[in-house]
Amino acid sequence: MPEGHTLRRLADDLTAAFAGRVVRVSSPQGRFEAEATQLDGATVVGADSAGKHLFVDLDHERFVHVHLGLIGTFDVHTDVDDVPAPVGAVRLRLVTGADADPRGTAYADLRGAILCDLVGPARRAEILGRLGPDPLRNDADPGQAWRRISRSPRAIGDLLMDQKVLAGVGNVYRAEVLFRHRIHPLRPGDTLRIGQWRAIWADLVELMAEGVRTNRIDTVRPEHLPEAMGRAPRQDDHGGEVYVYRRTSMPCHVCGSTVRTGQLVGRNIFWCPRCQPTFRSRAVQSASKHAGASGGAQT
DNA sequence: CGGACATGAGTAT
DNA sequence: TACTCCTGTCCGT
Repeated sequence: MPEGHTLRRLADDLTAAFAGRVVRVSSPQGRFEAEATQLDGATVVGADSAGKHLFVDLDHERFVHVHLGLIGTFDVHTDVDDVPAPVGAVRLRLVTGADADPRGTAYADLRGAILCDLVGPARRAEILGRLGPDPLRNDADPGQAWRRISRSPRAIGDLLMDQKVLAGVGNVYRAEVLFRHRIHPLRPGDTLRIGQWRAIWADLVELMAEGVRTNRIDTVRPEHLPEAMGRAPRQDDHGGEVYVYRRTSMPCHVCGSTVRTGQLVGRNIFWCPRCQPTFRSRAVQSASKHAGASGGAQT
């Protein structure tokens, strides 16, 4: 679940359900017990996200800083008839509804998060300060990311997932945006052209905003959708239609080549060898051009 | 039932 | 580069 769109959606949902309301705060699992006791009865101001970080804003400038990590979930239930007993390892539970608010009773359960801390404004600012621009935020400056990418010999696939370079992109958006722009994940950042970066950024802004709306990741262009191509819709786990993410050994929706996988800095990468040809140095490229080699497919 | 694995990231070596 | 943490799901025995 958790890439930047998940956290933004969560912040919006939490704000809609809890803003301006008094909350009962508890930690059924116990790990957040002391802080929960302290916060119980506070009024929620709202919630906000930056990259993959979430902040629940409570009165007196107190923030619950949440990072879901790889496996965390934060389920928000609104307008329920009753609040069920917590099941499993619920680290943080927020409950509201003991008031005359037309929004009714609501609760939210946090489980599996890698981080759940009570912090103040200084710590919050420090966390935000470490993050690169977030395509979901209007105040983001993509030029800041470009300055780092254009000077780095590291693979673009690595740079896109570095939260100091760019905040909010995870493994799915990385794989998909590189496919959509026909760029091999191992291509060095300092070989990209600024036009390519601008296109990637603009695409992420759109794709991730769509992800917030639908609460899932869909990256396949209309002409390559199952209905348009007469193929079966994606049946597995994660819902959204994608080009290469976790489609190892399956045929590329665009060219039919076999989707490949590999490892990059400990994470899985996926690409189409024909649509995203292996990067070659400018010298080699121009040499083969002069030699009359047909560009493109390199497998 | 055990183990591998997952849309993440900090810390140690 | 490896290990660590967090939880749920799926797969093989």
